[in-house]
Amino acid sequence: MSVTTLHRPAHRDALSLLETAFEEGRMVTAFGRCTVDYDGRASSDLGPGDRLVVCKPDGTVLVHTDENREPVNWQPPGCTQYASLRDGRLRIRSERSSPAERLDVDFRRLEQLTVYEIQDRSDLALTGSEEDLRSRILDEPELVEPGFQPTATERETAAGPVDVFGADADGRPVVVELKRRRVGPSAASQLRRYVEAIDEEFPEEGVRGILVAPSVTDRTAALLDEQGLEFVALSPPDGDGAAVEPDTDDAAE
Amino acid sequence: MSVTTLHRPAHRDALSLLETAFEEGRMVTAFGRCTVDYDGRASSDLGPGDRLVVCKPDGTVLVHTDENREPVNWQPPGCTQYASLRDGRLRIRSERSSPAERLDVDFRRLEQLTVYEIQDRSDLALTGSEEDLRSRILDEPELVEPGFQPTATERETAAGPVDVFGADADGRPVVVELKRRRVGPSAASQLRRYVEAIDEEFPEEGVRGILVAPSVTDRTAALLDEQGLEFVALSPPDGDGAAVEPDTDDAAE
DNA sequence: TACTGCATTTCGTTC
DNA sequence: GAACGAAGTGCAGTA
Repeated sequence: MSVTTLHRPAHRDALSLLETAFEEGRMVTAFGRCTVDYDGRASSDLGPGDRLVVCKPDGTVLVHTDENREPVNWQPPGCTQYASLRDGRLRIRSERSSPAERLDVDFRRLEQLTVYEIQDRSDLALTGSEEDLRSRILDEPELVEPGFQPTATERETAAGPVDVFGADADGRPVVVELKRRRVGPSAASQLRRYVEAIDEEFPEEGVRGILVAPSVTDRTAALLDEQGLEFVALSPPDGDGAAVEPDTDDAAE
Repeated sequence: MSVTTLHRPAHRDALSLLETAFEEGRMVTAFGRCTVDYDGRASSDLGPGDRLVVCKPDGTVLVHTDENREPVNWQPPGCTQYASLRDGRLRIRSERSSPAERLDVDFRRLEQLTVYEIQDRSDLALTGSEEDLRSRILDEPELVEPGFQPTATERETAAGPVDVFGADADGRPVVVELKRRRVGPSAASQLRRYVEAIDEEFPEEGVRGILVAPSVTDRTAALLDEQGLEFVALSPPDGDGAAVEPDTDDAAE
């Protein structure tokens, strides 16, 4: 792991370092007064301002201002970077085809240019996802309701794959739709479509639909009720933020 | 605009600079061998590795590896940052409440620490959005078809708000669904639901549904055709990437 | 490649 | 602050 930094470099020196860095696939950050021009799936122009530009070895480019989590401009992984001198300005260009997209960052003055050498990495272990919620239910089906027996996950239906499919204590088919966080009306529609699809497969068996999520919005609770669907308040394990207070009463009849 | 950089600083010196930077609301980048621990809406742990950490004055924190456009860990705007020494490691902590979230980045060794002073900025002008497409159609309704008269945007229906609503040359109600890019089957379903909803409002009037997008996939064109829906190839202004070739014939009967 | 659905989505607008 | 929907969404998984 090592770092090379140029402080207020002449464009000529910056260009030389950048070209080497892009060739060797190094991570780069550049900070200074620049304009940004983008053309591709959409188009944008950004006037002069101070921004931090990050170029990754995988072809990603990020242009960050002092606000927001999202870069104000970017290029996705897989792009190719070039450095050049244009009109007395240092240009970092990033291009890709399919779709054709081009990003130009023109520096009037470069305050700092840094090239990093990254050695190792370690994998991220994330918990609290929808998949964790599914595992939790497969481990303890009674969290959905006593006597619930899951028989399949991602079971295919005419309306798409159902998160968890099973049967209740009376042997009635049960469709379970999982959401890791508080849900709106779209989840109710989604569940309804699944129930209708399963209903055609098991006519006369009284297919039930249960939405499992930390909570639902008021309108969604009403929708579920109207459509004879049920709700069980449950959060993914460890993702405790949403688990603290299931803030709506359940809509199960 | 100025920059302060420490190269392989002692934790003690880094701590002092960080505390000042957080107090004064400066943008900060830190690079080095670190572990990351996050707990909030979800939870994650990231073992030792070399990462670039960006702290913004608005409370955003980004942890970037050498891959992907998305940070491997982050904290959204509005968080508060703290620096401390823990166990011989330099810790950058970011917290917020509502929802309660915490991010710890512990540096074993700090390769570089930089504090930026950002002076000015300029606004982004983006074109090629769905709203641009809507404006284009309201300006020139004949782009949809000769005689088309828009009467409302975001018109409410039982199935949700319709992008553009109007009437054709024969006075038949027309539902227009806009998409800024090439669309798949889901857009056809969406349009169908709108048409059905409007159809209940205007029975016997032969409501038409038109999908306006740069192009559609083959299967979607077939779906539209089956359901008596129509397609008009049109792109947002300037968003020329998708406009080059409307690559499917239109599905209008 | 196309399509689907999740995401610590983020971000804006509206209520 | 909650809710709703767009995004140059990104991203992983699957057919």
